[in-house]
Amino acid sequence: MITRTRYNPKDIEQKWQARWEASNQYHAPDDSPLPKYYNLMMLPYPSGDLHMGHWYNYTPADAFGRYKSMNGFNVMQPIGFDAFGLPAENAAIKRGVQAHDWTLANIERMRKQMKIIGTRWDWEREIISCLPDYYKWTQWLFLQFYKNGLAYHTKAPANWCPSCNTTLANEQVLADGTCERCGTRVIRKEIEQWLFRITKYADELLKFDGLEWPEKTVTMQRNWIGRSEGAELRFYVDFDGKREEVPVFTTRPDTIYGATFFVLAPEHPWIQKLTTPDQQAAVDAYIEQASHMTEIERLSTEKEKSGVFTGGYVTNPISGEQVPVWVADYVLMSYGSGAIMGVPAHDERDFEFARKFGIPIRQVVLPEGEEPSDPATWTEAKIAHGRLINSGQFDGTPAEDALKAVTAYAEEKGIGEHRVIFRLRDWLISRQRYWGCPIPIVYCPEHGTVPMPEDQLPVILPEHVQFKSTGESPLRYEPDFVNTTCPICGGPATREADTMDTFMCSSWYFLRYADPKNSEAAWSAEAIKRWEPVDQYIGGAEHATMHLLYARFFIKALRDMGHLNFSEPFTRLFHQGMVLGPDGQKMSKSRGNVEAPDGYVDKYGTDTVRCYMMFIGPFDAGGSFKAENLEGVWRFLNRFWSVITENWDATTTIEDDSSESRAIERLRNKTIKRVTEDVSNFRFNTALAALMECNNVMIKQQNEPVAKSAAYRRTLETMIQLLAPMAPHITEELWEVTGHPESVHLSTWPTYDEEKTKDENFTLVIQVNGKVREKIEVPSDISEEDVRKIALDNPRVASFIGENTIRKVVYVPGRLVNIVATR
RNA sequence: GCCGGUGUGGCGGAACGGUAUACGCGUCUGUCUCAAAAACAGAUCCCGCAAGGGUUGGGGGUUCGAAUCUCCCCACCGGCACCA
Repeated sequence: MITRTRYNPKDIEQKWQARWEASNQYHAPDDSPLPKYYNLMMLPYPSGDLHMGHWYNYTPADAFGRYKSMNGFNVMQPIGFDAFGLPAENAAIKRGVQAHDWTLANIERMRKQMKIIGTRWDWEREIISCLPDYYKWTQWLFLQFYKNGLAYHTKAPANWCPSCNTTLANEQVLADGTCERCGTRVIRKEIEQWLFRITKYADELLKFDGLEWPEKTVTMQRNWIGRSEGAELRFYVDFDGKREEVPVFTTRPDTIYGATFFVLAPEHPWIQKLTTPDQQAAVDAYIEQASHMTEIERLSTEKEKSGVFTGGYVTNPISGEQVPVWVADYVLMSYGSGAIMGVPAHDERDFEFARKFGIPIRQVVLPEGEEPSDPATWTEAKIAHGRLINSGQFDGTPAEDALKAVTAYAEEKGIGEHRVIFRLRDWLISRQRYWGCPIPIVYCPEHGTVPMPEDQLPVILPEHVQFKSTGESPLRYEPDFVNTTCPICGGPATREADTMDTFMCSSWYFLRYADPKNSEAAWSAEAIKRWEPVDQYIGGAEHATMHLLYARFFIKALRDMGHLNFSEPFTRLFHQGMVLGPDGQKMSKSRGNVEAPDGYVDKYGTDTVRCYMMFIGPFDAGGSFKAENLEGVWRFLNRFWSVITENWDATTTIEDDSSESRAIERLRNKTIKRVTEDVSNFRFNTALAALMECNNVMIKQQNEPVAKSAAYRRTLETMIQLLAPMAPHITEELWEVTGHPESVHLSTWPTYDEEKTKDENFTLVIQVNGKVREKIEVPSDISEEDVRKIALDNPRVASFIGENTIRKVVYVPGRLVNIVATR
């Protein structure tokens, strides 16, 4: 017997965390003979305090890593900090501290808080993206992209946040046209900037073969990439006998004869060429107005089409017809060619536009089973495909051939071709910010844009700068940084003062974890071969179209450059849900429903908070944080503690074959099965429920003779192991107390015997016409004849059958029998 | 508008097409206590004295049998949003 003690989480947790750290138990060695398992969670931004969301992400993810480790894997579970970014800069401006100091102090604080979670992180592999030994390689990667033509510098309209004073990637502008970070209205601004040619990989990024990713995320990425198949067709104008072409992209080349107008985006370079003198003023006014329009205003007038006639005409290359050219802001310069053919009969938007401006509508497609009708009577465009009419030589072409026929004709005549385009735009990585990774580029009056030689990396970001109250990047006013010499000629030159989007840092950090201390290279081939790709990635769904897309792009590009030999970074992906406040609303300071974990850890200990996080509900569903529900988990852990400490007796070895003993052994096997299946599928809530049930039975039996059996003792032991991933400290203590010299986390996950999970008896449910009428305990190996006999002989059952004739008897072995009886 | 997801007691949530409501919270009753808390024991979907009947957002279908499959509708959540 063990001397009875009370469960005291504080002492236990401190004790074990110290021991784990001292023994470096969670370092994943590079030379282990065990198969590797790379269990990754998204690295945090060092905001300064760990909140419930962090706990909700890390706790189940850690339980999974521990489970894998107990199953014989060399689990690598690293952590680090995504340490560049705007909040540090804002804090610097607001509080007069340096972003560098603020960030490192936050990391220090967070690291302490993170250790309290009791997570099996391999701190030896920690990376901090804002330190030169990391960002040196981010810069090196930039140079590789540059050398391979995947990074380019250009002046182009960009999303500009006037409050953050920086450009934003498309992915960082919200649907309502505001800045993702500060909510300010984003405007468009022409600016010199660096872009990454992610569009080159658009097609490959659409493939998700072999990935176990949430269907939702795959769909979101597919939609974001937005592949469209169609044709480019070139309309033309003859200027003084000289023919010039204006291409359009269309997914419906079959409707070419229905093009009754032509539209240019307000930024289209052809507008001035086509505008007639009498329309000049109107066109100028329209363009002026469109350029001042913010995204929000465009959206608010979403339903109402606007536009202006240029007075000019272009010729339809297939029908030879001249069509009027309009300018309208529903055509986007950034998609396709910035020009469209308007086919009002068969496109909703064109229909609306033609209706508003009195442009003729001509039907050229006849959907299956319809007769031609007067478009003036229509209330909407006919989108459906069909047989072509009013289409000259194409008349009568059936729906299935129409697209190909027109495209083939255009190709033959040299006036167009089949084409695939994407909604995905190139990734804008320039940020007009200070606290980011410097772009290793120098501008020389003599040699232009010059990449820094690799052996001169890193380009060091100054740690102390003078902040501007405007929020403007102080970096461009740092003479020591900006003024430099040209790597080619040694003459005076200017350094690029923009820094990189922080998504650059997080697009490759999971590679660095494999070889975090390498000072010769970003990684070694051996390290990559050993650890990559990531087996399991766990993090928020908000990164579906940003981080997760950029990282995939990085890996594919680096593969093609010869730096890697795999194509997908994350084999399995899981998105945890969101923890909400007690009111079911998103936690926010303004709502006043923010719950910090610290107080609860103080009161109940880490293990209770961990288990509670997993017990709230399905891991991908999230849920409300309700403090009163912690009580239940707390009681469970206390009962767990006492049932083991009060009943543990290592000397009990009675292998009796009583039915009670067999029942306990069955419970043990069943529980192993349930917990194993649940944990491996991230169903921690039901795994804990299974353990609670098992615990409840053990408590019920503790004063019975069976508590002296070996089966009972074994079950106590098994329970400790099964709970270990979720509650690593209490189980470690109990494992020690029950006489095991080695850490429970280094023990081998218990296995079960399928035979021993089977009940000796079961409750036979007898239904009459699908309704439950009787329940009888019967032996599991009962024959069907016996079941039928029992069922039909049962007086209650008989009374429900009454005068009716038995039509059918359905027997589901081990469960129920259903007697179908009608008149 | 388009795409995806969800809808089960007072609450969080369980249920290979087969006993709906496991596990936990809360509530009620009891034990202990001068008392309270904690702990422990029991009860707890609805109607009905009972027999019985009803119940998984609403309506239909498939099936011996549907929370589960299928169709339509409603509500909520997430994503995209004039992408030609």
